[in-house]
Amino acid sequence: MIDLHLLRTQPDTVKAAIARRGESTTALDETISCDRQHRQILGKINEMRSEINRISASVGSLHRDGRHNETAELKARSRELGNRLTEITAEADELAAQISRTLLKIPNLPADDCPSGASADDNVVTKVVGYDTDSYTECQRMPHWEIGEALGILDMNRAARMSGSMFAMYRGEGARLARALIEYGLDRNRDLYEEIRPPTLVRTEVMTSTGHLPKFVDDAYHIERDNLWPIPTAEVPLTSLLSGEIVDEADLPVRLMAHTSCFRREAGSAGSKTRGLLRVHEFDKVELYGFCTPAQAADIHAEILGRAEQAIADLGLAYRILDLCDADLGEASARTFDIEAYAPGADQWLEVSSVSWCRAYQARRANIRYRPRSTRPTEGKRTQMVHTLNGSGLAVPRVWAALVETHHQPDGRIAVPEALQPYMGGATAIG
RNA sequence: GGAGACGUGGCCGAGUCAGGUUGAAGGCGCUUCCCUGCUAAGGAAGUAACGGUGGAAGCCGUUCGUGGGUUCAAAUCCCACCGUCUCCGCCA
Repeated sequence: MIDLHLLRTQPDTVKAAIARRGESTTALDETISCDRQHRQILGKINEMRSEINRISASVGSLHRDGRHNETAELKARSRELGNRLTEITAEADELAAQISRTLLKIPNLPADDCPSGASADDNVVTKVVGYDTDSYTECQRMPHWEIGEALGILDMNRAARMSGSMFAMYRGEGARLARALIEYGLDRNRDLYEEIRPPTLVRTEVMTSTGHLPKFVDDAYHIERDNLWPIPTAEVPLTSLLSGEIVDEADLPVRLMAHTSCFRREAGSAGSKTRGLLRVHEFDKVELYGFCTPAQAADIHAEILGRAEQAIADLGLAYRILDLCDADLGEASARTFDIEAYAPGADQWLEVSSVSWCRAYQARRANIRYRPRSTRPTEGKRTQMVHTLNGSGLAVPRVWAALVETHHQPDGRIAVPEALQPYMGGATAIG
């Protein structure tokens, strides 16, 4: 959620920022005028409440003094005020509801240094590592769904029989490889990040706090009977870990990591870009997460990106880093770097991590604040919203795919990268 | 799933079954100051969040799990929801 106060005081700045995303700003104008009316009414309500409180106190003291018969007139006056208050409060509530309805659908403001563009084509490639299109052998050009089937380590057909298309089933060493990747993803961040195993089914408010609801209902699964949502990413429950809390600045940054299943409906996406493991409804992922002060945010952002990048690099995969332009930014993000691994068999760059700085956008929705360390009693004692950052530390299916294709050997086996061998019981190859 | 109990400030804990200076006694913790030749002990004051207004001190409003209702007035009465605990049942 964007800062209503900022919208109020610097409407043009906010409108310009939203316009960068290619979104209409008419909702912002409506919100500004609703807010003006709302505050006006709030002032009136405030005065009336004050009046009623005063009258009630007098009635109370008259009763205490035994002057019961002198209260009738005061009560009548207060009752009349109360009736008017009910009407005017309904008006205010309607305005408040309208404001929050629109506010919940307004995306975050892009960071000033976020590149400008019109579409995903304008994302800026900031780094390419290990990619040489002519260097790939014939066996590396075999897509993972073929390798997987040949080796019996991936069974998309039976998965589809159970759950439909775009569901995966790993088998044997393939399943072990998936599990090894998770362990690998967690262990390498154990030094700084607390491991969390959150629930995978969450309430509506929890989905709302990250920005996944209400705007993107169609992308999420929903268990209606219990009104719970299977999480699309661990970012969702991790954000709510501190919801409603006020943390000491001394305790920031808070670094968390979690391995969970992730569920995405991926409505309307089928075709060549979704073959095999390229896009699935359910997958495992290790997420890295940070809560911090605004001053710490840049460092944490770089840290998460660096860790996600190194995890891919250490698997011997070719990859590139993209600085997402404003038009391609996720709803809640102010700045995002994507890591794409190259899958030579599918001949595609696969997004394997998206590292986002959400500023206070999610903190405002989840109401997560911190109390600044006060040097002088007069200054800086007010609570402020924390900043939140997230990024995939390791997303299994696409890394699995890129790895299997990249390390496919002429003899049909798959070489296990050295960094992963300890997690595969020392095995150097699969198949 | 059935039955019952409970939910108060950073924490503990009064107040709820007699609705009225109770934003909330008391304690702990924390902060500042004083005293004591340092660590112990003692004394004084302060110590929620959010919104509004003001240069500031302050003033006004809201919040006693959440949301509604009753009332001139609700932490206190009524309803719904959320959560916690106990017993029974079931279960990995």
